[in-house]
Amino acid sequence: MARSNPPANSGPDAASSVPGATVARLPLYHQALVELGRDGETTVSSERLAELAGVNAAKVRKDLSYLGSYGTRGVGYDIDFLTKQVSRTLGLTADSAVVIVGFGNLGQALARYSGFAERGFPIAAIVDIDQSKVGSTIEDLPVQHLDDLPAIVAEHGIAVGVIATPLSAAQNAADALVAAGVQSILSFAPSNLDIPDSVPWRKVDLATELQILSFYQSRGGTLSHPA
Amino acid sequence: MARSNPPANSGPDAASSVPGATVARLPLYHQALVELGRDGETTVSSERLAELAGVNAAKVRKDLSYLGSYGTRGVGYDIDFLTKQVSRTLGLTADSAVVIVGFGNLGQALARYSGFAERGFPIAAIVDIDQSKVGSTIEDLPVQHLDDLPAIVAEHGIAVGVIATPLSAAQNAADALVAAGVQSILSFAPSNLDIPDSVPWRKVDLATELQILSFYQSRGGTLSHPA
DNA sequence: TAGATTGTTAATCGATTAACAATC
DNA sequence: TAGATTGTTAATCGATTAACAATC
Repeated sequence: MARSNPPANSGPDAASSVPGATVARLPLYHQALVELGRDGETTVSSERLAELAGVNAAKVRKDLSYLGSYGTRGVGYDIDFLTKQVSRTLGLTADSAVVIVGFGNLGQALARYSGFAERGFPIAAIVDIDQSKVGSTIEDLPVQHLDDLPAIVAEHGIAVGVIATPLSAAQNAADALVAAGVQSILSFAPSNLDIPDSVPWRKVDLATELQILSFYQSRGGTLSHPA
Repeated sequence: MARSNPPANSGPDAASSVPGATVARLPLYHQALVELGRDGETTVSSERLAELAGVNAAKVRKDLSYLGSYGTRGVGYDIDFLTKQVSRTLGLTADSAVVIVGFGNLGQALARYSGFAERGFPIAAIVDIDQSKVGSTIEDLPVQHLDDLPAIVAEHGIAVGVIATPLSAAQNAADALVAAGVQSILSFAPSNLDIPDSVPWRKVDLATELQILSFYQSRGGTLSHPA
């Protein structure tokens, strides 16, 4: 654990193990740092960063310590430098193209949503299994057929697949994305998926979020912001 | 901790403390149970439920034990009965009306998305602060003004506010929702919000999900499905 | 009875936090 | 030097899991 100033491992970092809970918070810090940078700030303390991220200061320091020793005692963290380190740790060094699978309600909604592109995840393609939907366009993007996924992924260098199909089609979509060679998958279907260990994936279920809130709401709201 | 068979507390349950990690998984079990019910199954083992939810069987039994002693040794869990218990614990006994704040890209997307209503959270109203947007309709719903929120919430008995504004307007939206009397808040803005402890809230940031995936992707994908 | 499966225990593991020495 | 703030330690807390007695 001995770590001197910046000697050997200031480069791509002594990678390996960042705890899962820390990884999940790095995007929070990243977001706060970007905002501070926009505001013209140059340094930030763990105290301030914690306030912006909605966590406690000890946690911020502990989390950041997994990336390296990038603060200055008595001063704080250099915002530009730390932003770069967090970006690098998260692998956000370049944009990652996204393909949306499923041109139903949710797929169309996501296609119109500009939030992905704004944060470095441009939507490069949309596919559906339904021939009657293929050929229509949305936001200048043509809807293509699921069968063409391997070619589409290769052509655009697509890294991420987003599953926006009905529940019944989600596993098939996952299989197609894996076969086409995407490197990770985000699913909006409320079911578990069978995906090889080599492809990290996550699930976002909007109704689940509301159901969790429902629990805390029904208990008089003693606990705020249950993470 | 002593809990005998079903004597005193089989009713609204010895409420109090269900661990946060368990609460976050109850919607997973709920979803799996609903699907099993649709398939005509009548009982399920912790093993099978675990498989469907993507967790391990010991965790399922431990989680369910916080709700009460609702299984039968040697047999498993009655699906109908357990579904009701999980619903009751989550406070899903009746539909909860939702208001969407922000009629931009994301707000319109959510308004078109039917997934909320299908899971018991019908969208009852949409508001925006921009007068030029007020009066348009989407999916038969009129866009109303943010200033009318208190009346709208009261009239429709709205329980949940969904923040779909730009980052810069999110805190103002939160303040308005709290003042209007919603009971919980789901925010899509990638920032921390200052909300009283009496109103539970959660944040869903789609780009954050992709950034977390980016980390695991860049590490060779050793870890699958990082929760 | 034999087989199956729960509910609970206890060990382990990982995450959180306060505190403080190091050091700018 | 005095004040501020990091990086790390160590204690605590909560979550996970295997194992198994209880019991259908």
